Amino acid sequence: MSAHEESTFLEEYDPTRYPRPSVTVDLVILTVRDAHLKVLLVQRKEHPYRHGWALPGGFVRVKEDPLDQGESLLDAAHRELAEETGLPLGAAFLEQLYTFGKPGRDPRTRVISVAWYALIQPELAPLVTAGSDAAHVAWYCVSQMPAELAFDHQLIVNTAIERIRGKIDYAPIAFNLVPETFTVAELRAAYGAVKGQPYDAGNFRRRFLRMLEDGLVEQAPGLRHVARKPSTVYRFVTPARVGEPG
Amino acid sequence: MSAHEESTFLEEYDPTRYPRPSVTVDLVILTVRDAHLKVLLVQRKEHPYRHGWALPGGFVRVKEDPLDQGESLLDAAHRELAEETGLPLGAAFLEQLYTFGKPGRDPRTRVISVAWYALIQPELAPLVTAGSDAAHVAWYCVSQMPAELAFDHQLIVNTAIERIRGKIDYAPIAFNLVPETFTVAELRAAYGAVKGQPYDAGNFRRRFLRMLEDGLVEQAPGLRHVARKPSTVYRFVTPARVGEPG
DNA sequence: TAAATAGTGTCTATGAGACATTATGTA
DNA sequence: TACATAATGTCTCATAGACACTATTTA
Repeated sequence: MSAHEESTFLEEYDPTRYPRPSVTVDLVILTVRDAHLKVLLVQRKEHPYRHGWALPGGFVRVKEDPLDQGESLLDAAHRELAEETGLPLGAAFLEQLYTFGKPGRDPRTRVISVAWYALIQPELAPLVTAGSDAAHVAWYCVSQMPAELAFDHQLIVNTAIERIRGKIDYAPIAFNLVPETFTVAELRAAYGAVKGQPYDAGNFRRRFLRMLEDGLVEQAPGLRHVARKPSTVYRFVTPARVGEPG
Repeated sequence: MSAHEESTFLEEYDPTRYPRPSVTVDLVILTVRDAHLKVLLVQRKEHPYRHGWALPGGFVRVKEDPLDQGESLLDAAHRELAEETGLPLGAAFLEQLYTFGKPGRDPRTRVISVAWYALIQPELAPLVTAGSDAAHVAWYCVSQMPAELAFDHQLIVNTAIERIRGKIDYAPIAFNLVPETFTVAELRAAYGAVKGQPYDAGNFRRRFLRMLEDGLVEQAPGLRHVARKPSTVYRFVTPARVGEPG
């Protein structure tokens, strides 16, 4: 049987007769506090990796009914995000990251995980723990995480950090890591937290002024009084993008 | 039952008791010929979308045995690539694109597709058809594809094109779209094919000289005699990267 | 020798990085 | 008034884009 005949052969058969993997969504939920990038971890209550720290996540809800095949991957990610954080649906920037499916990554059965990352505004971050009192959840500095995360979750976190570090320079994702209204210094701190090193104040302001000219941000009423001299506050104009290709 | 209790509840149960989706890999196999970006499509022989054009792909091979859970997603993509093109394993640049899982995208059952894109050197592209004589396969210009592709494959193709258009400016992926040794003009044509518009010859050469200085490319022996004046040929130094995060 | 492409050079605009300087409101 | 931070300005360097120009080999 040639290679091609074999692939055709597979298609002719009812796929339900072949073993299927479990599919989960795992979430790398990030925020910025005190100029540090933090990730939300949950402590597992069951084996495997009992008491170990892991990313929040869960199974994608699938149905056999051809007319209702269950929830989409994006819906599953949104649902898990709401369930694990207690935050309302759509409160965060959410984007698909990568799909991890190495055999053996879950010792129980074959599990393929569609990983997503979410960016949470620092105002909302403190509310997270309250929403899920039953389990241990905690914000960890990405540079001070537990030595070993469950499954391949350390790899997933690293992949997420790599992604946003690359993306922050050309996409307006940092606005999901500052309050609704923010100062230039606050936005600069968010950029620095993501990059892992501070930005020059002067150069960053120049870059910010271009955003102003481009209509990406606008001045907001009032002033922020944290330093000796109060600073202008701004807000993001374009709504946070949440979605999938197409 | 709170939202969080529910997600814990799910984890406590044997996941095999819940419906699982089928998982496939779909491939956007691209090459450049005559300064045009081409995608490999296969004509389906079975319903649904019988006789319709689709991306090559197939089911990920999963096993129940905890000690052998089947092939990885990357392996599945490599295997499908070899099966559908007849090319040897590892002959192409292969990278994960995005995972598509909208309910209803396959009318038969819930199918989640991990999409990959592959870049094939133009030397190898003509060999592809020969390897799979049983089915119709064809290279289509991405701007002249059949009006309707099967499933959501048009969306997948568009996502792939968008990805490489963005990536070609900062990652050395174009070397997978030219022959082993190439002229500056050939590389420029590959860039132009991906971008959908030609690059300025002078500016591109300057950019190319930086690649030379950086040691990314080196001169190769011989000359290419296609024009009146023969041109220097070069080759890529760093081997093509094929892999996954971690 | 003419044609066609290889290859070089120039001018300008833009943005990043490093760093100095001024301005301002509050303790 | 002193101080800390806001806000502005300056210099240099790297790169992109547009485009003019020269060089070389073969038909």
